[in-house]
Amino acid sequence: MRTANKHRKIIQAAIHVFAKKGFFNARISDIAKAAKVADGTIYLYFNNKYDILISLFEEEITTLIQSANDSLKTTTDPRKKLEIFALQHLSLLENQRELAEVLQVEIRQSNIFQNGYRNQRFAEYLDIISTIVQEGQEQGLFRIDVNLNLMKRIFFGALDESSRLWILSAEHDLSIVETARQICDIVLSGITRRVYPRPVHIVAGSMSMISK
Amino acid sequence: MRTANKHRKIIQAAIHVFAKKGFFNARISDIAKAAKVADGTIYLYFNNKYDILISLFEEEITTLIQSANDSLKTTTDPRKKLEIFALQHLSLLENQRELAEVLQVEIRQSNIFQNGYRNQRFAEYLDIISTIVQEGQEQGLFRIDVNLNLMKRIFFGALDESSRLWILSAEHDLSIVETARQICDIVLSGITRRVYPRPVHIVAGSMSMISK
Amino acid sequence: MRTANKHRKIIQAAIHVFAKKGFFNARISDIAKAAKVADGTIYLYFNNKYDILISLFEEEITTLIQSANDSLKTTTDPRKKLEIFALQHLSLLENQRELAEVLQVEIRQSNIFQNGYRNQRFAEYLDIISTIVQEGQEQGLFRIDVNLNLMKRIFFGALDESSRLWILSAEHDLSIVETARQICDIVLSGITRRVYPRPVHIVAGSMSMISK
Amino acid sequence: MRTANKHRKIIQAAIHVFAKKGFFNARISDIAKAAKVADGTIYLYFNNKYDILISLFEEEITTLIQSANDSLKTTTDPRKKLEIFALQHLSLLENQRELAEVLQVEIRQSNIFQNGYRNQRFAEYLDIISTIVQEGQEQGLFRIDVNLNLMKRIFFGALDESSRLWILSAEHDLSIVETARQICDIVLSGITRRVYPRPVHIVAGSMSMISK
DNA sequence: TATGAATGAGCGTTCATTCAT
DNA sequence: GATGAATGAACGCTCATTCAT
Repeated sequence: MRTANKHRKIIQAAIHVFAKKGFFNARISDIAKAAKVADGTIYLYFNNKYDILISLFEEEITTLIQSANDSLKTTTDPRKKLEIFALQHLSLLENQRELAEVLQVEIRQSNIFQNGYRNQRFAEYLDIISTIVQEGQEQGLFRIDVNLNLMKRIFFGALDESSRLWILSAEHDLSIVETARQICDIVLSGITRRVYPRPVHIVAGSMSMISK
Repeated sequence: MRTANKHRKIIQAAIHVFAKKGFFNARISDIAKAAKVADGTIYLYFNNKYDILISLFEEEITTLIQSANDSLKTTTDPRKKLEIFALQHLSLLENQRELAEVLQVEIRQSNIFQNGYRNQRFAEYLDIISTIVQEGQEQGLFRIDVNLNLMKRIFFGALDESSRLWILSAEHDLSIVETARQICDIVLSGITRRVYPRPVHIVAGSMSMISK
Repeated sequence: MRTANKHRKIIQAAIHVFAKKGFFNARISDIAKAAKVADGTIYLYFNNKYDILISLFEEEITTLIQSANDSLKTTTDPRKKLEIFALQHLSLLENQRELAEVLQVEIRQSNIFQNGYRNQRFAEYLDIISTIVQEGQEQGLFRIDVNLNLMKRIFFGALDESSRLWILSAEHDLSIVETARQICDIVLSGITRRVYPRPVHIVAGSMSMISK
Repeated sequence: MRTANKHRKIIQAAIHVFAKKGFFNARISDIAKAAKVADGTIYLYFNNKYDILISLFEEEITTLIQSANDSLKTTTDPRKKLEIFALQHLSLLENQRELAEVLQVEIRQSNIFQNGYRNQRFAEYLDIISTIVQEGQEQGLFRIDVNLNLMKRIFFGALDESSRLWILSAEHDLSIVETARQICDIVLSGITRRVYPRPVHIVAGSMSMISK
């Protein structure tokens, strides 16, 4: 058929152009040229420029959600799951760098919200984290005094901001795997130095600073 | 004096307008109107629209850095310092909501980097975190197997993403203070449930929050 | 046959669409959809959009001319003929409302002339009027001091502008028949040759025939 | 002042361009160039292209109404008034040819109505005619069995269509004055109240149609 | 300094027309 | 012949920036 995967080609081109120039600086003709398509053709597949951004987001994040859910089936250990999730999230930086940049920077601009678009898919993505944490709580592995909504933000924020570091650094002193590992390590066990090596029986100390 | 006032008025107006419409959707005339100044007057104080954004960022973040450094002088405890930093950062949401939105969303767009601007001030702001963590390490309070560059990103990312949650939520189930406390708690001690209660003689008070 | 049918279908669709949206606001795809034909198919029967308008006009006005000429054969009285012509012209409003609108509004735009099209058929249509008037003059019924070219315009203009009234009015206080009658009444009274000089001294009374 | 009469200049330029190319074929840049103004300047004075057309119409027709009302004050004879009106209307062809063309062709396209614009000013202009006729009726000069709404259309239609003849003809066998005179002659003869019944022996048959 | 009218480059979008199937 | 996906020139409109006052 003629249509082939024009829709896909345009999305891919848009990822490329948005990553390079940003949504507002990107011109439709840039995307058209990158997709090897006429300007007008884009409007056969999308309503307007903004619709490209939304569609791009919806489709890619849906893929990520699916992919994450698949990977998470390989284990029942919530701690392991968090690591898998972190690793997959950061791996996007290596495998689909431009998509990672677009998702991180463009999609989460206020503009995407300002235009009345409710970011349902992104919420679903974040909920993968809270679901894992909840499982950990139910299995008695995680503290239950942590707000789940906050927790997913903390974990995702750590991943996201670390991505930014990775993107901005020309050479990376930490690999994706090591970055994921450290993030999980910290979130799971914190950065406070234990006085005694953690035994089977954990004994922590000096929480004074976080109490009033 | 007149000059300084007008410069300030324009920055304030820009914060208001950028927060409401976003940088790209904001018009110079919007800012001029909000600043009660003629369009042309803006160009007596700024080179171009983009320069307003940069100046806004430079000045506001400088204030934040100064303010943070001042507050941090009140203690030498790195754990306390992290808490102070977190609290100040999140407090922006209540005290200068629009500035918080602009800094979070607009400033960190890739565009600001794409245009060749090196975000030195933001790096300084993040370095406050790593400096604190380093102090903690030197004092033997924090683990030393944590990459400082990564650590500052993790902490900032957690704060930043939590801010987003706060901004997007109409009603807040967690206060600024409680949010800051939980973030610090997690980063400092992790979310893993301890098998045995931590030694009471260390910090009794803090246990209430993490035990059942 | 198939061909002729499709040509006709497209013309009919064009009448419908042009009447509704106007020539310039009408899209080829609108016409194609109304004709239940593919966009490209239209170009098998017409050279371009403008050609549809011209063809539409040529064909419809030819039909009108033919139809008028047929009807006019039923009498030799020029006064009766004018009445027949007027009635047929206005009847279009009831029988083919959309065609009437297109002919009135679109066809007579200057654009149709600006594009170099010489409106021969329309001239023929108008000439039916002048021919009738000429006959009336030759039969000694009509004044001969009236310019024929002007006369046909006056009569047609009266009909045409009355059509506009009829089209714009939601409810019609005058029927088609009554409208035609009044127009003919006025124009005929105006051009009818008087046997006797008109009375210089106006005296009221004896208006039985023209008053209610 | 800087603004000067830019509004006026643009209207004048629009009259020129619309007359030459038609509304739809006219480009904003054409008008801007003709007005010796930048494209964007037009949007300081008008909301959009269509608004230029409407404004043009409103202003010009208002002037015509004013001008007509002024001229009509010079006499109380309704017959004379009709002549004055006709003469002024047709004189536009000589004095402001392009305006005449625009008013005739562009303004009265259905599009101007289709867009929800109610042509109040044009109605006022037409009402000048019906007011005159009504005066004639009240003075016993004109027949009273003529629908006023129809009458104004007949008279205006005759003028309007005659204008078209005049515009289309390269050389004019009838002057403006003579055209106005003949139109008035015919219409006046048609609507003038007769003192004596018309001679029956001339054309009895024709009366059936105009008498009850 | 301050103004705000004027500028004009730039771009999103439309749609008549083409042409491979 | 018929289709309708694809094309790309064209244009209305915006808005950052300038500059005469």
